[in-house]
Amino acid sequence: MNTTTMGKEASLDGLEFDGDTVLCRVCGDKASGFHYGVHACEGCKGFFRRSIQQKIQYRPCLKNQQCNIMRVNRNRCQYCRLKKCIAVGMSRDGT
Amino acid sequence: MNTTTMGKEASLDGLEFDGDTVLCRVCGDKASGFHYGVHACEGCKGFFRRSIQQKIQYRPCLKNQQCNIMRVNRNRCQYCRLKKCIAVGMSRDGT
DNA sequence: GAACTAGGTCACTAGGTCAA
DNA sequence: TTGACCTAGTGACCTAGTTC
Repeated sequence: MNTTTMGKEASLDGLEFDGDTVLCRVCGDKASGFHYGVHACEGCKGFFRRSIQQKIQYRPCLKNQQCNIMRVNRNRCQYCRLKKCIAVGMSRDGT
Repeated sequence: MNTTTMGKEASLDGLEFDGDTVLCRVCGDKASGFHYGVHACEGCKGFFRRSIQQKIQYRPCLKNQQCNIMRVNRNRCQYCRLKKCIAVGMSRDGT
């Protein structure tokens, strides 16, 4: 998963700290805690919960299914957001 | 099923040891001791204690009341968890 | 004294709520 | 549909009491 995310300022993928704030592994927003197995923000927590509760099937990504999920655009593509949630390890059993 | 636990690691039902660790008879997690009459983990111990203290009536299982209780999903169905606690022999006076 | 467990504590999170 | 906020339930840890 978190393959060296090229320089940047530390990429959300590999990092979970920004100073002393824990960041959401999905979108990089401030994490509100450890949810479903990963540090996540309220938004991604709720999004993932809804996704598994209702077994939602999101409309496929219109681009290349590789949308870069960030706080500001996380609601742009549900398909890729859920994909990212799973990729970073979110699961019902908080594995 | 019972009987020969065929290879596997020996079904939680009949076994209490996994190597040299005693396992919780309810969920298979690591037991923290002998509680209410059976080897149980801190989680199931606390769950059972609360259940008998407050005489809680859990909402009936939405499935077939035969949920397979395991460490990762033990919080999924309280009804079946308590059922399992009783089934394996937990009781207030640690009979 | 050591070894043990019933019951208490409380930081933490899953899931619910509902205004936006 | 989202996500900030809320609450009830969970479980790791602690303490008091019991037994050897």
